[in-house]
Amino acid sequence: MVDTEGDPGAGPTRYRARSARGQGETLRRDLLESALELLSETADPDAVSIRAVARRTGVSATACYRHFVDRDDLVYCAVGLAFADFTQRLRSAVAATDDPFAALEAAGDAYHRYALEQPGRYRVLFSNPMDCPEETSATEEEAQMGIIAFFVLVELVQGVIDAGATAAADSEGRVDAGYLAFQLWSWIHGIVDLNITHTYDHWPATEQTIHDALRLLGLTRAEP
Amino acid sequence: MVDTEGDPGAGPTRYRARSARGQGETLRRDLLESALELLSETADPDAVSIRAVARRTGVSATACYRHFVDRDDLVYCAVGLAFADFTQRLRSAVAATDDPFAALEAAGDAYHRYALEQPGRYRVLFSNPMDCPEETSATEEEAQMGIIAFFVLVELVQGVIDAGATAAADSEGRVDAGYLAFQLWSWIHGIVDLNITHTYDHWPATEQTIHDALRLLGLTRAEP
DNA sequence: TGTACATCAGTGAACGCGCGTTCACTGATGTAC
DNA sequence: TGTACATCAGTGAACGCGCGTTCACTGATGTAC
Repeated sequence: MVDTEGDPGAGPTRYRARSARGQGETLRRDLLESALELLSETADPDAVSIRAVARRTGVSATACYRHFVDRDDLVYCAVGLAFADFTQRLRSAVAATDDPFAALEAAGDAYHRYALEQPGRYRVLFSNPMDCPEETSATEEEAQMGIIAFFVLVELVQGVIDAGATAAADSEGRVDAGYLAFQLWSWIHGIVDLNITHTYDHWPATEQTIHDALRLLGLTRAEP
Repeated sequence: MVDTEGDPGAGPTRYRARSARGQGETLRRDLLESALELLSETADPDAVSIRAVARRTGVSATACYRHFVDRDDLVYCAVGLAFADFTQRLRSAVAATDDPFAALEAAGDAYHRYALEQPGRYRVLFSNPMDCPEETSATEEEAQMGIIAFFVLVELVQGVIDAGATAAADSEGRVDAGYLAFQLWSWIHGIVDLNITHTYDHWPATEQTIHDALRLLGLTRAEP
């Protein structure tokens, strides 16, 4: 029987050779990859079924239970993988420069490019986050990825403050990196989330809105 | 049989008397009300089934087809109702004052209170918006609610600019109400969305973050 | 070198579930004559 | 005033679907003797 794309009840969309003895873990990786594809398409963890993942991988649904405790675990691990990939991208963007201002700018840039290039994945990470299942094969670190990424942002903000940025004070006159990082994250998240969910021809360019966000928060290099 | 809360396969959660002849429309209202409750609980239009709505209303699933073309139509109309309610709240908040600065502040206040008091509904409106079904019994106006609410915001922003606000310029030096409205909406949406989706003990208070957003965008009354 | 056996990497059928939708129907109530 | 009939507001059973999960199994491959 031929692969009937578009008929979800039909056979597998890939045919997968059985792993050699001792190579069982490669199926785990393949399943996570398929799950990531489905997450990108649906943008919703609830919409990814274990059967669909297995189908796409070219394997029976039963096979998933060799590597994951249940459906929630499989999907949760896939989300964790997406998070690791996202964090990695941000780290690379930041690592490319020594200048704190350029680093923060690069992080903002990498953030919005990831969101707009892979909207489904972005939404799964930040807009439709999945609760941690009671039983999971994910590591503690994978489960904490979100808050870790936030602390990286706090450090970047602290970096530009230390480098002499005239950062915006809160309404009580304090300049606080944590507070500024939350405000910056909120703003950028809002911008990309609205762009993804509400298509509208007249939204301003994302690059500009994010640059202005940094500027109005006083996190760009002060101009003379 | 008694109402077995928590067993979704069981009987209705309400018992509903048959409407009198000519009063068929009351079922439509009742169904939409149940759908709204379910939307509030799930925060996800995809998760609301026609059978669950019927069950909660105390009616057979078949009865829904008297008033809606299909499941999507029912849920879409319920979302439209939530939007109308939201817009109404904002309008009341704004109508309470003549001062443009106070009006904008009141709108921001009503916005975040709605979002945090009814997070499920908020997410259905702004974070998980539903595509318009091909066939629907919703009116054109109901379908356009989102963009209408945005134009109201643009007017409010224009109001404070006209009243002499030292509004923030974009990176090309222009002061534009549409641009500022988008930035303000993005920011506030980001703040409330992160608060809803990422529970974390150390987020700053929403009132303060939103007030600062207005202040940094130059949309509050300039202080001497 | 041969062979029995354990292990590994899966498969296929079956279960009960809730779902959206269709179909033929029922019983109360208003209305025409 | 009585009665036949149309209409209205629903019901209940049935359909096929995809789902998560369990169960007993299969067939290839490495290993102990």
